[in-house]
Amino acid sequence: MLTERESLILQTIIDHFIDTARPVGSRAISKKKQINLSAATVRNVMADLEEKELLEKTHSSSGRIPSERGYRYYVDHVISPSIKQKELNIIQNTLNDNIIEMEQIVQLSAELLSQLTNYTAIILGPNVDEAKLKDIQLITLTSQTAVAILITDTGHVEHKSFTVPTGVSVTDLEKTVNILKDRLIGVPIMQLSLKLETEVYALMKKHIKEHELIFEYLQAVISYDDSVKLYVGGQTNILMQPEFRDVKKVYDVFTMLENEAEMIKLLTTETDGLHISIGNENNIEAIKDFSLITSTFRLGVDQLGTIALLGPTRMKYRKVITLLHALSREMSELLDVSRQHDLK
Amino acid sequence: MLTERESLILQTIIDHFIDTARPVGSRAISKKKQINLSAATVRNVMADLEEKELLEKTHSSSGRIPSERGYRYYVDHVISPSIKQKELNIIQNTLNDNIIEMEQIVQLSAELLSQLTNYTAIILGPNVDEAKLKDIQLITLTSQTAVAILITDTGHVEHKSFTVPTGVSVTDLEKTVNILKDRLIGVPIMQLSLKLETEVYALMKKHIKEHELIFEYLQAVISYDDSVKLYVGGQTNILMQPEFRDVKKVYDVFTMLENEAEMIKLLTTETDGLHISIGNENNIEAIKDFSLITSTFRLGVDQLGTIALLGPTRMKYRKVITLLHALSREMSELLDVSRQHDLK
DNA sequence: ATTAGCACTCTTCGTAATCGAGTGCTAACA
DNA sequence: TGTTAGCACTCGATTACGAAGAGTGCTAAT
Repeated sequence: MLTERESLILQTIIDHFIDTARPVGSRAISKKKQINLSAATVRNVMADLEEKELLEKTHSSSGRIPSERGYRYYVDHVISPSIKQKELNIIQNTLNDNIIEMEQIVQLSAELLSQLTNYTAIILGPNVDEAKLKDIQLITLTSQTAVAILITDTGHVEHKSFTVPTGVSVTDLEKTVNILKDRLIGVPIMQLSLKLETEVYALMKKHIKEHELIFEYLQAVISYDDSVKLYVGGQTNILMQPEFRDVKKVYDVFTMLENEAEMIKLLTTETDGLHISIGNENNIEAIKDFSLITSTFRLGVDQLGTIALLGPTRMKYRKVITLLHALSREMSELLDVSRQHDLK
Repeated sequence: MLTERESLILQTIIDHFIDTARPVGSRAISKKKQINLSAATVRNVMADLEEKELLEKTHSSSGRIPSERGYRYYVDHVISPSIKQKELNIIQNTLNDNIIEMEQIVQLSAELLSQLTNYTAIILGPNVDEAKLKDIQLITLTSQTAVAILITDTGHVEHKSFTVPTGVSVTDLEKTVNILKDRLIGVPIMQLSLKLETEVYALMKKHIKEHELIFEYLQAVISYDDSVKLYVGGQTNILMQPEFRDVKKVYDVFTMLENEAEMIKLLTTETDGLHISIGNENNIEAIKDFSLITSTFRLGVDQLGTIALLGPTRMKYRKVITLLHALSREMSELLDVSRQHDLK
């Protein structure tokens, strides 16, 4: 455990380092108004904090920088969240201004978040695997082309346009759609393919002439490509951080951000609430110099989305945490209210 | 005009520079097998080419690098396109493998292109302003929520989910949808808002009780947010180029790429075919060290999309040009075939 | 017309010297 | 006993300088 004074000095050092991104010397700390100690005394405390592995030196006679453990202590013990009314207003205005539309809210939030913080925002939409198919529509555009639309009970819409295979009649198509509506509505998205191959196929074989031809297309059409959606906002902000002047590091991070599969794995979580991982706590080489702060939001009763911020370990934790907190609550509320009435 | 020999040497220099990204010396050129001249002779030619402003020096005793005019000459006179069969196969396989779906094709193409070239691909989908509304669907999810779906005759699908205002009855909604279908189907997207405010509003006032309440929502629901869609693939590739080791430059470019409005302006074109702009020819500060190669593709009869590659002025023009050519033709074909049957 | 030769230019790289921010330690002080 | 002033020391950053090397332009010879 740290003494009052140690804690204060640790906090002051980290705050200062977060601002300047350079090693902090004893004199700079001693000059702060909240510190009434000489540089020499501060130096002694700093040495103690280094012994406790909360601070580090970049070389033997340099100032101190926070270690990962230092940040960890800082976020666990030192920070007291306090959201600025102004920012809360921005959030609420931006989100309420618009029609309620999940995709839009999520995308808007990502942009908003990255703008307010100057870090990179990542938002993972809720998994739709468990949503159930609500409706199927087939709309013919020309005699040769049509578009199929799938709607889930959570309001997700997926659509695919396709060429109608030659030799397939309109009545065949209509019959097919009827079978699909009859058999697939109410079925969870995840089980669509399975049902298609068994029940639907059997019925088609029985009632439809060109069933082979049509079925081939169906498999491609009746499928959700991505069961989750990923939004990234403000990647560019990474380039503004002085610690990432090295293009190599940036390259690694950007490559990771482009890799949807990995990002989804990284952000998918079962536990509710806010979570911070600092530097190597991420267990990912590419972001070993980053902190990732994640928070969850709810859509409806059991759909969980993740909203995250990626920035340097030297991050404005105080601001970021409160902001994430507020935003994820705001989002849950917005997305929930619009749907919960019917949950009776 | 250049002599045969000057042209050959210019080409050789540019090819070499494109490979190495460093100033080219006379000895290196003289050693190439297609050149049977001594270094001294090459030097004389180089001096001539410099006088014609096709080459530059980085300092008084350095090797030469191509000037923008040099590249311009190179692409205008020197290059003879020749697509590699292998690459053509990759393109065709990748694109034909899938179900025909405009958005998918476009996105896939952007990724493919950036992978094949290691530059940044940008694709601008066709403008849907002139497409006509084909159908409107309203699907209620719960008693409080619904999703509206708009489909154009070009196969674009737009959807918005929203909360049903309290006090609005189901019959009111149904009546509204009927009015919408009756009045809006067949109307060009661009004129939707206008029609809504005049004809539809008048009818609603007449027949529907809570018309004020509903109409407010309608305006938000019946609207296309983006009339064009922009896809960027392989931004990260910019980071691999040695000339962009400076983060500042990268920042400027990325910021530009994030600015959709500017990108759309940059890529929107009325003229068909392939276009190259080198360095400052772009008239954009952020990409004054880049070349932008654009090509168009057609979707249906008069919808024009743009497919572009952004890379350093030192670009593999030969490869890129042929690739773009092939891909845009391939895309046009794919997107066209699926729709043109009905154009009778 | 071409080329060998050479003086000259400018960058790059390594080494050394200097500067300064900051530390750790010791001794004095309250 | 906790705090502070003082000082020697460390190490990165900056500057200066010389040597090496790549490359040019020019001249004179072929």
